[in-house]
Amino acid sequence: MGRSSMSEAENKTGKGARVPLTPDRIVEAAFQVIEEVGLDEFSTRKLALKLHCEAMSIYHHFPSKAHLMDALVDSTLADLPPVPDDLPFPERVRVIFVGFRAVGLKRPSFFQFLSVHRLNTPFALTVLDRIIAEFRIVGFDDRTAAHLFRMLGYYVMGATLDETNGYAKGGTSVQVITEDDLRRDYPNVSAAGAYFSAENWDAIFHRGLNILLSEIETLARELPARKA
Amino acid sequence: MGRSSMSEAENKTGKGARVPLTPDRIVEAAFQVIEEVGLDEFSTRKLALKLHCEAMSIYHHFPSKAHLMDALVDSTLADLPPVPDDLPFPERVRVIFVGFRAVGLKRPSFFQFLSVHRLNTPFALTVLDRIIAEFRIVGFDDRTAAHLFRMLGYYVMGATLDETNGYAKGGTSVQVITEDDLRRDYPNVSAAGAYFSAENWDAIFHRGLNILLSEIETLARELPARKA
DNA sequence: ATAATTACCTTACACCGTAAGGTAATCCTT
DNA sequence: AAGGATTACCTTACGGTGTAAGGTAATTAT
Repeated sequence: MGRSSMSEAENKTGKGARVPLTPDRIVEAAFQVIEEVGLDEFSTRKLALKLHCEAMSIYHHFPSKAHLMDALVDSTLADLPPVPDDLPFPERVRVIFVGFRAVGLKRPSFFQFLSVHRLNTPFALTVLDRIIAEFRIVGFDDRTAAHLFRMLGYYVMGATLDETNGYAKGGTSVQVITEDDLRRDYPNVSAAGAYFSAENWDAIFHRGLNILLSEIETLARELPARKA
Repeated sequence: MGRSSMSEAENKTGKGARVPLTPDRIVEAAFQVIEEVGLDEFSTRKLALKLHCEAMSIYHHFPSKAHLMDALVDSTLADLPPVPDDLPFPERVRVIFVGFRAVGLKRPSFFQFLSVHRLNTPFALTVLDRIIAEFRIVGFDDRTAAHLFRMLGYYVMGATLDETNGYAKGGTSVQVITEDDLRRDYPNVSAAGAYFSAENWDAIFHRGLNILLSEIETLARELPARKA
């Protein structure tokens, strides 16, 4: 009973034309596997399984798993939506960070990787450069631009991380608490907990973002006028 | 030439009285190893090496590595400084979150674990319960308490994570950019980058925290008066 | 002193990332 | 079309991981 699978591409001896491995195919499959099994359980062997190839074949296209993970970071950042040209200042920054949260939520398990890694790749730096440019172009000095950029980054990164932690596979403590225990032993968590569910996330996120952005807008208005 | 080490405790056949393994000793050693080798390289065998015992001996005190990690989370949260009784409302919350950042920065590599795990342990819930209580006790309704708590949490978690990522072992991309490349290809990152170093972190962190806390203070003042 | 219990160790297994080198498919040249 | 070169993929193997199963040594209880 030789293995026969009429679905999907199949390398090795199986019939069906060998679908060539490419960096893009590998990256896409990696995202799938990560979201299916969680970041901790993601391995080159499971990725190979998804790709119907051997683990070491991946190494012809990426010199190491770390290089692959870097490519996933870049691919994630490439998903960021463009900023409309005619959008004015504080809103430009808003759509960038709202977009960042959106791409993060699309891949909760992978975001756990992204959040603990410095965005050091050339492409990531290009993205960061554009964001920081938004602050400098409206007249903020370097120091203030740095502060405001990081401030917003903190908030959005923290928010997205917290939200993705709720969705990502794994990452929960070993002993879990029942609803009854919660009500009895942690009344405040229980009371507020009604507003911790996913349908409240948008409201919470935008509430904080609004606070930070309106402060930034106020600061921008105090800036010496810029030539048009 | 039998191994002889006059330092430290030594189990197994080495002379020197066998220092008994305890959960506390294991936890403390785990923190040390994690900060020495980084979260990814942390293993039960390296932990055993530090404790002069065998890996499996740890399993007598913790049923799994996951249980140990939970204990590390609890131990970290237990380090949070207490809130002085006489401190008024918005400042109470400030010291809690400032304290959270402080304990995070003390163990950068471990914080990478904490940040992607839900604080679900009984002790962690106790801590969270106390924080949320601060909002409810001054009169915020459950929904607002939930919002403000999470908002602040997002910011502080994101800030601490970003700062610890700068210190923690590992977590950088594979190909690193030189200073010259940075100046040429990423002028905005380069300009703002002067204000990204560690000595600027406090200023940035408190700037954002102040913005959020003063908004919260404003909201608190609009609350119907509470009986003393 | 002996039995029971606790604490720790040994061995082994399935899985991980990946170095080294082999084989098969493709392309390039004639 | 044939032969050679190059690329793409696979096989094997190594040292690492968490931990199940069961042994041994130390401590405590009787």
